[in-house]
Amino acid sequence: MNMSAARHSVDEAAVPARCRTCTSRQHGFCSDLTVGELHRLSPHVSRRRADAASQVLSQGLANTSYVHLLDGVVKLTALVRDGTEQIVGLRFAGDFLGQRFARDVGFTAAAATDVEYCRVSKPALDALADQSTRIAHRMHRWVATELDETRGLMLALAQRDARQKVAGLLYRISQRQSPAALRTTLDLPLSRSEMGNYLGITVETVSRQLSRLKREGLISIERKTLVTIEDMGRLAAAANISGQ
Amino acid sequence: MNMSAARHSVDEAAVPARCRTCTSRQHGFCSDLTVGELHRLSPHVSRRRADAASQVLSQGLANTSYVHLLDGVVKLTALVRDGTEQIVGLRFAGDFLGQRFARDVGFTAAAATDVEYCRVSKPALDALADQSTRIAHRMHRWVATELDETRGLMLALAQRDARQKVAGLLYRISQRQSPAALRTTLDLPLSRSEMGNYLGITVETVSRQLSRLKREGLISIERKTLVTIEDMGRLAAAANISGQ
DNA sequence: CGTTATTTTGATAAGTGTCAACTAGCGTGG
DNA sequence: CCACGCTAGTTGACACTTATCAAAATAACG
Repeated sequence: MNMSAARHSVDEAAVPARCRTCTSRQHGFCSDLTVGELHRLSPHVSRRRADAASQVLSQGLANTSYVHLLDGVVKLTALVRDGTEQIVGLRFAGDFLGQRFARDVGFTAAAATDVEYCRVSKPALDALADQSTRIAHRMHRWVATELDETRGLMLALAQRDARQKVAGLLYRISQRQSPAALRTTLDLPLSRSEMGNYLGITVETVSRQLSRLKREGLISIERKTLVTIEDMGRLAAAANISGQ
Repeated sequence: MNMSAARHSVDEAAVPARCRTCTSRQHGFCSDLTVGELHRLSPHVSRRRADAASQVLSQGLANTSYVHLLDGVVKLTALVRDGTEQIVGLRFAGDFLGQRFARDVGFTAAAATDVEYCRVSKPALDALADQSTRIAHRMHRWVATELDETRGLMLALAQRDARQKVAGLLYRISQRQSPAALRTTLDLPLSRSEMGNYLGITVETVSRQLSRLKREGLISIERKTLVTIEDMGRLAAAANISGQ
């Protein structure tokens, strides 16, 4: 048996079968777990698929699980006090969802595409975190990262005009789906009205800005939801994302 | 010795002198510490005052301390990539500032009024957190709370018009400074241009909306920065904050 | 192939930004 | 002490952006 290249320990054979071929074992949340931890958590993890539009987490229900998204896109929505539903974020493959200290789930996570994910029992992972500062740190850091992102997004929404908002959203989605590409095609996980909801502008304005970006050659659009970024550089410029 | 009820029991005499009269010992961060922990942390804490406009934390410097704000208001600003300075938040008495996992400080905290605070050595508190899940949880929870607030603010900024933004800012400041009041006078910790910066609108628009709120009798203004909320209910309505 | 929902486009109204003038407050130096 | 200039704030006129209302075009679907 040749395990010499393994960056994990000699026990690699002990990795649960379903994890062995999972890319998240190499890059995602699970890459931060030792084989022992993985094994211990394994009975409390179930791998699942869900069709587009089904709910992965539901606001208001008891907060009993974390979700590790393996494939697809999930949109987070919150029912705000005045009764309207607000889109508060998007999550992609590799992202981890869940709130450590909330009694009830604070937002709904709805599959925007067909998705695959691992459902992790919250008590089980919490117990692990209380025994391993490394895991506790990791979970703490997720929140910190999320806070940074949300802060950035907040500034974006407060300061930018409609064009920058729309361009910025396309840019962010494309960065998550194929980071390095200069030109890429993506299937938008949001309808026009959802985009408007998310960005705080109307459907009509979203549509007009998309048409404008198309007219200017930064993107092209087939079948409404299928968008090709023709010029990533100019798109980033339109989004007013200077560095990065 | 009974440690479970120990928070305010027999050992209370061992509480460091300067903490004994501090309101935060009862309500703030320190109320979550046992007497032993408080004692252990004490040599790594220094109580300080700072004049308005001085910096309490400086973006880019090494991240070596937490700050527990005891009195006054602090404004958080971030230097964004394009060189502009953005106000990203306000912090009030009782709030805790600091980032657990950042190597450098991510934002500048500038005193908006004269302030009093305790500077806590980061290594010392981090060490304590790694030994006590209770403290680690507490620190984790701060970030989670901050994330919730930021998310709410993000929606506010994305969806609300200028009037709602300005009314909402006044409302939030008044809630932090005197929660239960129906009518209260507050000294704005921000200039008009800072308010505009924070809310993503121009100085002129801020000024116009303030004038309008004054004309409509929701507030009155003396000496520019001294604002009296005349009708908290209508102000909340103008901010479009239905419940709460 | 018609029916329905979504998206796009157009015309107009409302809101905000921009530019400019004016006012109030305040410290400085004559 | 007053005049002066400086800064922050307010107000007005106008331009530009976005929302709103309405209608047409396109896609989705039985």
